[in-house]
Amino acid sequence: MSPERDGVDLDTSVGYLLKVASSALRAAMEHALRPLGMTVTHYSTLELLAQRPGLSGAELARGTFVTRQSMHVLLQSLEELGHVTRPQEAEVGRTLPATLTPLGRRRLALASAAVREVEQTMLGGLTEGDRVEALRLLRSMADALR
Amino acid sequence: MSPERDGVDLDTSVGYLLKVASSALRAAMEHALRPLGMTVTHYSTLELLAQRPGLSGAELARGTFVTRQSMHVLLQSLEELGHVTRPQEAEVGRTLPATLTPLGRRRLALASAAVREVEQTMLGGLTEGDRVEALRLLRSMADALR
DNA sequence: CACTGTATGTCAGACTCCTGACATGAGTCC
DNA sequence: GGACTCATGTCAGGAGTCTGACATACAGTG
Repeated sequence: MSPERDGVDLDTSVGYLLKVASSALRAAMEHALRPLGMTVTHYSTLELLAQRPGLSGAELARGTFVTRQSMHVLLQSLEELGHVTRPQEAEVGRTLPATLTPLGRRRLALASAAVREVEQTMLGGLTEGDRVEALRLLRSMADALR
Repeated sequence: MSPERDGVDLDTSVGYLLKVASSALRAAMEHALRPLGMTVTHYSTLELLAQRPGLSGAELARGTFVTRQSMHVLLQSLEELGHVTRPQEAEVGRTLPATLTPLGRRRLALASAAVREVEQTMLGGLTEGDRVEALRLLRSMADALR
């Protein structure tokens, strides 16, 4: 049954299951956001911007786990869509603080509801205690990797 | 402190922390595998193939969460590197079972050790009970999303 | 047997995201 | 004040992955 080789057993590897769960979540989010005409990357940026208004492109990039070059083009499309606005020039330094437009806020509200529903589905088999425990464990893992 | 808007609170969102932990793990794996000249995708394929020898390209694709088109080109490069072999033509149907070569097995052994070290680091702050609990919670989440 | 459905391997094009590079602005140390 | 370091925004090019499409092979159904 169990493999004799000195490798990683997929079924008992936290790392692999982390990948499995994360991939399943992303796929479910894509499926839920598609009818709204929004991608996961767009949603992630808008959500982060809603919680931390005025974030710069580089800061948004770090928060959504993409490079600042990718966030650069992402913000351009979000500005074209009228979801986000940025000042023409920086007041101090080079940082251009981004903020949600009213339209962006409305679109985000719809997307956020859809994503919340996905998350509820994901947590369906867990108790409230499990949920708290999951937060603790995931935080510990992320912190341990710096 | 806590945002008034009816959105998702990032710090208490299991979904967001799942993404955080997963991204941190992938970055750590990339960093650990780079000195060995191996990418995370290559490693994942080899590891899966070691546990389930004879898997077809389509099956490998599903197990590593890429499309079978991507796995197709991936297998081509792994064959060029001499890590993997596939028969010229299928015995039955169209499936071409892939297997590790001795070289592929040796390269995987090194990579597997490096990745195991990363996973140990990730689990550094957790007890053995925590580890078992993490497996249960992650499995539940993945299953709930189908 | 023919027909339908499903799964595979493969090719082509498009898209996303990344790596590399450059210029600019702010802070630090001498 | 000048040199160094760091962070940011931006542009160009490339590597990896995806979507779309096609041909083929098997299983099930009438």
